Amino acid sequence: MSPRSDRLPRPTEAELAILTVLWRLGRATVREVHEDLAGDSKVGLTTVLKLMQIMVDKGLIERDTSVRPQVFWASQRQQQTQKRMVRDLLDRAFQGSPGELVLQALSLRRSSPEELARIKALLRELEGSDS
Amino acid sequence: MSPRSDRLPRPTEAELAILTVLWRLGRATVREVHEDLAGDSKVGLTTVLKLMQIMVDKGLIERDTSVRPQVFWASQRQQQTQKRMVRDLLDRAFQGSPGELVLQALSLRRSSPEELARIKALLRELEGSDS
DNA sequence: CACAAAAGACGAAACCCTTCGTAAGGTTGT
DNA sequence: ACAACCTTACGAAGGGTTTCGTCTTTTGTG
Repeated sequence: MSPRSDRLPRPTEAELAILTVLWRLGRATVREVHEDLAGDSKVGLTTVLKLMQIMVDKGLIERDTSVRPQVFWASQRQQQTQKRMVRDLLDRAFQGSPGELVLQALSLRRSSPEELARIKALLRELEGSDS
Repeated sequence: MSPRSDRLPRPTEAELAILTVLWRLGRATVREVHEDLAGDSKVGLTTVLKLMQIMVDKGLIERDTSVRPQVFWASQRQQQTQKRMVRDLLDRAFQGSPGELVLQALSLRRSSPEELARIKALLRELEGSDS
């Protein structure tokens, strides 16, 4: 019965857009996802539905078919999916060494002071645990 | 004649593998790229050639057809392409805020002390220039 | 209950990526 | 010059993603 959170596939671009909406809304119907998405794109309602049906098959999202309209939600937390995508990028484009990626990310856009503080804390932790 | 660094498309997975070889070798023939790639994959020589022909069309690489065999090289530096890919991931999966991406990357794999030092230096710079 | 409106399932088209087979063109050694 | 080999171009198959139209099922209302 458990939808097997083994190894979910990496979401495609359109799938990621839907997941982002679901992470924000928590639980939502197809119509709600479509309306939330409508600002950015002009995809039809049945397109979103079809995508979400595929995503259910892939295990990316889950749904409750006992209510109508059906309610969907992401099967993994945003952080989990983000971690997976960072790892993929790391392996494919940075040969596994995170340093350059971090530098690119930091210099690309301004981080909030809170984020900078968290990063510094993590750096201290990484150095402290070293050897 | 102008080098036209306009807006190169994001390289696909197979294309990125070829680019990685070219960044390491500098200039290379199809055969050299194929042999360098052979350790990882078992794609045929003509497959690599076809990919590289497509990449020339897309502007990802360039070639000198006056020599035989033809010589290819990447049209952008690795750092440029990496920056583009980080920005794409940032926009698509992190809603543009780099903090979480940095945290994920740092905690995913151990960075070398040199990299950590560079990151800390950049952090100090970012904080210093703040307001 | 009957009918209209909403929701859902599904097939198929259009597009891109990756792969390779095949054929044409070029080079080299004898 | 000729044969054998290397290089290059190209078409097309196979697979995945995204899109939508259409048909069926369910729900709500007089």
